[in-house]
Amino acid sequence: MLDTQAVKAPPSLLYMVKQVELVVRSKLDELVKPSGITALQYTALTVLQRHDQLSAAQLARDSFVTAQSIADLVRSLENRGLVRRERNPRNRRELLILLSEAGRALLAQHEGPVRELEERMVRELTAHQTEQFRQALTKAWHALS
Amino acid sequence: MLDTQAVKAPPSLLYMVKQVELVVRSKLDELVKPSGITALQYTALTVLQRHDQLSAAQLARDSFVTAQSIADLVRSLENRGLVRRERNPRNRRELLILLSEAGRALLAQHEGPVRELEERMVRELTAHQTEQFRQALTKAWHALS
DNA sequence: CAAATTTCAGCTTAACTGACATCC
DNA sequence: CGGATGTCAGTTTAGCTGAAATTT
Repeated sequence: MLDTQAVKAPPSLLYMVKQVELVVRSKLDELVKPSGITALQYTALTVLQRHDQLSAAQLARDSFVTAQSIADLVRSLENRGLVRRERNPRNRRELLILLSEAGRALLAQHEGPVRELEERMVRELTAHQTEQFRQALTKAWHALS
Repeated sequence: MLDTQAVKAPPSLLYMVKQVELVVRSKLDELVKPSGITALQYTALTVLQRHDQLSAAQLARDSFVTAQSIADLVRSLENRGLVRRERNPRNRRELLILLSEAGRALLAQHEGPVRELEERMVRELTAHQTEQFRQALTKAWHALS
């Protein structure tokens, strides 16, 4: 029994990641709620902003959920007119998801506040430390994927 | 229109945090599934390991969920014999949650594999970078809470 | 035929809101 | 009495599995 009177261990990195994600999602939910969407739906829109013309199956893999689960989310976005879907001319079974004008407008509307949230998150970090933080997150993601 | 032909923006830090948390939870779920618990329940146990004698209300605030939600989780842990609850002698309305021997055993059983998962997450980082990563996460959490 | 994508149907579970009793 | 805490009841929603149709 080496650690009978050990000092309390610090929270694990795994736990810290979870805690940061929890508070981020909570703040993001508050931000986008007035637009009638959830943080989850908003995040899906930002993914489409970076990678347009994704299929639902690709989006599902990116989000660690099943294709059936993502289908509900996409249908909801489609019903709100934020995305539309088109057959991939090169592969008729695939439905590509595209941002609509309304979807782009919604993203533009939240761009400022979301950037402010991110700036708030790193306000105690220098520019260099923020860049190191980004790289650490990227490397962590790669190492586990 | 300054960015008519802008290069594709990198994923936001907010998004990176989410992605890392997603893959962490997925791997953690795999690890603890054989014990018949979820990553969520395991995480609650580790919180109790660091801060024993917490009330359900305190646990709920820590997890950004309502007291009603945490109650189900605690009851489930209690039914499995992983925690027990005792009246706070100094405050009869409070029920303190305590790890049982079975709960400690379960934590001990997963300690190694979970530490390996964490080491895998930071395997591309030096010890110094890992420490910086921890501090960045801590500061991010403080700045948003 | 095997694999990938989409969709339909039903289910489970994790969260929520609302209401209420108890206690400090 | 106001503010916490815990609990009961009911609801919603996000995710799942299973099965089928279509296409490559």
